[in-house]
Amino acid sequence: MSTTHSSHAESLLTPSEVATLFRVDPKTVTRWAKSGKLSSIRTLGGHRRYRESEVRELLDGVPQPRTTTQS
Amino acid sequence: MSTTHSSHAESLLTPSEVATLFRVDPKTVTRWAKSGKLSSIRTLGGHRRYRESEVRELLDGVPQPRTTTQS
DNA sequence: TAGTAGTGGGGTAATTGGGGGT
DNA sequence: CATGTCCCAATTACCCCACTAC
Repeated sequence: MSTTHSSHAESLLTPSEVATLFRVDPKTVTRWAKSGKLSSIRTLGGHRRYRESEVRELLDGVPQPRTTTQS
Repeated sequence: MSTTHSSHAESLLTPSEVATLFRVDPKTVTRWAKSGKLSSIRTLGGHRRYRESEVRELLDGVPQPRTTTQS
């Protein structure tokens, strides 16, 4: 049952990881989240976690491929 | 590790399971339980188990309005 | 009974959040 | 308007060892 549900069993990235991928400061990633440009999930402590799939889409500019390489 | 007990409908998650979902360290989940941010059930040996339903609620929280397919 | 992995407890360094200024 | 940096407070991550779970 492939479910197109919300957030479950999904790979999450830390602010620093996202910042590294985009080559920006972690604070910048935080601003993106505040601005609503990037969706985020908060830990119970208030820290943010970002969806790897969403980040990769933004980096690649296209929806996440299935089998990578080749098409 | 997680063996599906066929009995009750209530499924419990181990600290590492919850930690994986939130992308945090298992110790962090323990702190959440100590702080009362997350209810926990103790095994007879003192280890904690967490309710999957509660974890899912916390993970979803209030789903952020997604931009859907709109530009 | 033994062995491996996970967990609890404590303590310390690194990361993050928030506001403010460049 | 967007990004990087400094401040401080809170949260989180990694270190140890002893005990539980399977």
